[in-house]
Amino acid sequence: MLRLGVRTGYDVKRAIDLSTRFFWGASFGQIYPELRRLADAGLVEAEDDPRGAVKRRTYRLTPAGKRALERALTSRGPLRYEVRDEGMLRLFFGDVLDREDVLANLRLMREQHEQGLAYFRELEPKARDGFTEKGQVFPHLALSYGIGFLEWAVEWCRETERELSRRGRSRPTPPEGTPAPRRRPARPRSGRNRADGR
Amino acid sequence: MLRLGVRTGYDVKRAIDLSTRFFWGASFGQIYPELRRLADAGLVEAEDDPRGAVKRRTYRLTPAGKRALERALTSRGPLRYEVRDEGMLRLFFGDVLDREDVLANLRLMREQHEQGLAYFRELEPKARDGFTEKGQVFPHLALSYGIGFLEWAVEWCRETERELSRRGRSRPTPPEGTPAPRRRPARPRSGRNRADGR
DNA sequence: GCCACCATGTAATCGGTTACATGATTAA
DNA sequence: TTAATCATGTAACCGATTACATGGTGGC
Repeated sequence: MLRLGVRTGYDVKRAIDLSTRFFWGASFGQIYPELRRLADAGLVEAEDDPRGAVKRRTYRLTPAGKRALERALTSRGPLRYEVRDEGMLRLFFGDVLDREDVLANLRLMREQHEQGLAYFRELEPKARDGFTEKGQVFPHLALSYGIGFLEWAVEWCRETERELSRRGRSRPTPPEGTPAPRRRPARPRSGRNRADGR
Repeated sequence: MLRLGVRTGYDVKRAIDLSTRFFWGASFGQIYPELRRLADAGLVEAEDDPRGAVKRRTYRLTPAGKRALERALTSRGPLRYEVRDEGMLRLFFGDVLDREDVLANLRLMREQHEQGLAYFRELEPKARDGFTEKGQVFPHLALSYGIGFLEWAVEWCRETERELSRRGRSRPTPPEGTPAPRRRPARPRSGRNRADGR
């Protein structure tokens, strides 16, 4: 972010939150100590730059820091890729749940992705003409990826909901070892009663 | 996983590695202590079940454990969703790199996703008729999601590579504050020289 | 006067990985 | 014989979040 012209820890946080957050987030508790460490390592240069009575510390990359960044962005070898997706985890165990519960999870998942999508779309016009400077095209490209993915995911959820609704009232897999799986009594859910008589 | 009939810590690991790993992984260092904790909490029941001279400990859910699982799978409220994607991070900073480096990153990213895709496709026929038992459909559904996503991502990379190759030789954004950005000398890369004269 | 925002930082804790240690069993 | 697989576990560490503490500035 310093490389793109961002200067304070606070600004780094803000920049991340409206750009890379979707695929690489960070918290203050990470950013401030890290800037300190980078300064100790000679990769960034710190300067006190108070605004009135407010202490304020600006950073910029040193030549060594620039080189280190470039190496980090061009090295070969496997790219880190990790996901934690509770929605998918729940779906995976869908055989253990009632069909209604699975559908509720799918809806929850879809709504969450739809919210993300709405947020990204708000961001888009701003991202189109440069992130911190004019002429930048890749932040917008990254955003397009996010939008494209979320559109795909929302559509996947929708289709899966449809598919699951269409299929007959299939019962969940009986638990292993259990002789006769008793239906658990219908729990009242979020204020409204179910239309069907289960 | 215990709920689906898996019984030892070792088996839990294996089950995860060929199913939820893509959206929820775990290591031995997490699994064994966790089984211990769950036993202490009364959510699972442990039993020593040695195979010959090999000590072996099997677990199964207690009724309380089953209830806790069901609660965890049906609670409302936001679903955890986190991604770390180094490929996208690199792409985001593409304005700072040469076009060749960006393309190399896109290829790297695509190849990695293609490998994942190949692996998932191998898994598919097995997943189709039940994961640990017959009649399960959701593990296969989760796999389809993974395949669908990777297909989408691979296609996105391919199109972006094409788009970027088509576009004229646009130079990277000049670094902030620097008066006259000197071109860094072409580093020799992986055995072959560039075709163009940069 | 109040709230939102700018701004920096630390301590406790957490979730998780890596590396290591150990050893039996089975198939090539 | 050797390698892969089954099997359990711990210690060190790491990356990261959460919660807290502090306080100035600008706009309504």
